[in-house]
Amino acid sequence: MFRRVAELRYFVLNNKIRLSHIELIRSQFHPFQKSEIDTSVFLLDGTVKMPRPKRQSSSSGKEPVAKKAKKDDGSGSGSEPEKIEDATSDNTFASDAVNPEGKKWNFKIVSWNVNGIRAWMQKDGLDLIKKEDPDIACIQETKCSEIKLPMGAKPKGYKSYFMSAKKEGYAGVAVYSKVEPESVKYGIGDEEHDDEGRSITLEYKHFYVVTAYVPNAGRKLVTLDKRMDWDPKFLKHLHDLDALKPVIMCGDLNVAHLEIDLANPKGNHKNAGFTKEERSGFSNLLSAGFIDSYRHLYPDKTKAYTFWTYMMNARAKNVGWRLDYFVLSEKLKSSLCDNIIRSSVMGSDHCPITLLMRMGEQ
Amino acid sequence: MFRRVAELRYFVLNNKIRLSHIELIRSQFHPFQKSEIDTSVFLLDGTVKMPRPKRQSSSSGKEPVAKKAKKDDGSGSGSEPEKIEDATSDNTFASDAVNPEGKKWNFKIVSWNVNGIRAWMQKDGLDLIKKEDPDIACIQETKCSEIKLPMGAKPKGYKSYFMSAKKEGYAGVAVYSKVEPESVKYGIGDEEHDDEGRSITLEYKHFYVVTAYVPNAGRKLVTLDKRMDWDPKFLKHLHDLDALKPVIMCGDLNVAHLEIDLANPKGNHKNAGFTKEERSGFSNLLSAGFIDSYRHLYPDKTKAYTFWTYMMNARAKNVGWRLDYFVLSEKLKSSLCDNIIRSSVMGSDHCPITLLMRMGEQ
DNA sequence: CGTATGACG
DNA sequence: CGTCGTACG
Repeated sequence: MFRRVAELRYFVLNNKIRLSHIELIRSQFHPFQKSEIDTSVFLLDGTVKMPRPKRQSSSSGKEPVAKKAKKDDGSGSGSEPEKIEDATSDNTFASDAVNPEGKKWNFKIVSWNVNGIRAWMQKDGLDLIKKEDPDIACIQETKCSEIKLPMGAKPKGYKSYFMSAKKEGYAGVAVYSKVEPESVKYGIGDEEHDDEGRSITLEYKHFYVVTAYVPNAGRKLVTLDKRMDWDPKFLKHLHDLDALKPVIMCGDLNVAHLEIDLANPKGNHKNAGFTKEERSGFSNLLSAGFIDSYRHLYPDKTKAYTFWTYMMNARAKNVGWRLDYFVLSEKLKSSLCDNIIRSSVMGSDHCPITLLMRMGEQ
Repeated sequence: MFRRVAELRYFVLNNKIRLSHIELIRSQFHPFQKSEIDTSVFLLDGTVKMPRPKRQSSSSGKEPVAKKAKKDDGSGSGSEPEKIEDATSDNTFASDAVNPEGKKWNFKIVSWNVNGIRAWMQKDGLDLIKKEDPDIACIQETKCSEIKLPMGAKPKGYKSYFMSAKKEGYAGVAVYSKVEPESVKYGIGDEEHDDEGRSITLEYKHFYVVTAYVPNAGRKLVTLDKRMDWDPKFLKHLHDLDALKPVIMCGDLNVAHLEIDLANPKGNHKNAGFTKEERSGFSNLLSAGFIDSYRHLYPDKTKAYTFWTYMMNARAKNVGWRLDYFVLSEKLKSSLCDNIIRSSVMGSDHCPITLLMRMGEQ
């Protein structure tokens, strides 16, 4: 019925072929994503058949990559064997990071602005999170009401918590947690902001986890007012929590704090994400007893960004912004092991960030 | 700076790779389109570079296809020479059709519902028209205000006439004419319909050419009223013209006249395009002194369609409708040489149709 | 399924 | 540039 005419790995998005031969994929995608790419079959009617009989196989991550890639549906002619041996080991996300006392991390949390959970899942973003295997994963900009979530958006092994905006396809956050929290609070207690699905607070035995998608000040700063209304309210929310238990806050804070936190500070003082108002909002957070974990660990690290506009090939040129943060109660400083910016991980205009902590003994 | 990793012909649309190796292209595309397909270079940043230094070369059509395809930008490594010899000659559109008196055609007109002129031009639809080289080309559903027309939408060698709907991205027709008409009339003299950019009338020395994009009756026939309001008004327009000079009308009439004109007549009696109201509208046209040129020439021809829904792989299965017509004044019957349905020509959910006439001596 | 909008970023 | 929503077909 159909004839195999090409043996390619591919990835199409917005009218562009994003990758073709496995060599190219390797140069672009994170090792764990590479392992998920399938053999494509080009049908004579012009469509492409993706032989993915089972995508749910939550393999423990020990299967050689090349083996998977060699899979063949047997209906093609002229297929060639996979020639490239993939040397990827499955320890890509391994880390021996330790806290200031030298004890190894025992708790991992990931934060990622996914820019649309549905598009992101098509790009195997969630699989990547499964591979990273965090205790908690917080995602922002789901742009999806809970009813429209695709199959598999609530992965096994995690409790899932979604908060969507009233407006369809706008904002929205979610949290995946291996351990069921003692309580979950949606929003920050402000009706206007909470209608936009911007924050979830999870209470655990010894700490809180808060994720946030902070309002964007908008082109020409049309929504700077909304943003500046958010900042003190959110700070109060964190402050109130901090009085009870230490807080791990993460998410897309939609601000680059200092000049070091974006590629082009000079040109952006009047643009959303780098106005003095937004920057001082972040400074207020730090003055109130919190730390920017990445900058705490890497005070002088330059060119460390978590967001690149899709325009002007910004990511390839690393013209980016650090907009995604882990912000910790100061008393958690002694538990901090590492904060990793996974800038090579694709799937969104933001990359994920990972926090490694030594919990339980502070 | 970049490395050639694959030597492919390709075509991406709506997140699908539409073709890959030249073999596949051949099976899908019209010979003249095939000759326009370029060598693609996959860049390491994930984008695809299309080495098309000059697209405007209005070659006389004598250059061998394989030669063009062999073009190389010289910056890649591991590129392979073009292995496939393309036997396509450039007489694809040649015809020796004659009129009833045995005289060969001397006038060609093409009609095509392009389903969005911008998308269609990306698919090299206009180049195909240039290759067919008609005296007049009429296109429907441009879905584009004149200000937003892409570069090259007004090809050299033709006078261009556009009529857009007031509503952005909706309906709209255009005509390309080698010979400048004596007069051009936009619309049919009805304000409501004319606001939707549905018809242009061109007056030539010995005849009129009218193109039309007839209102679709809509899902669940929600706009059947509008459609049935159109039919008599349009017929009057044609009738008035016919009293002065013979008329060649063409376009998407949004009706399959008889059961033979669609693949599934039984299931569509209550659907837009095959209701008794719409069908009798067409019958009225024929009763008023006009002929359906295709059915006149091929009264028993089955499976001859000009439209296939994009859904359900209808085109591959030839589950289509004949919605596009040349309708001629009866006195032009003796000038009619042929009416060709170019069902293999891609670029829209409709295919183009071609009328060949022997003009000037009736 | 696919081409257009427009909002948002 | 890209992900949503919508209308239209």
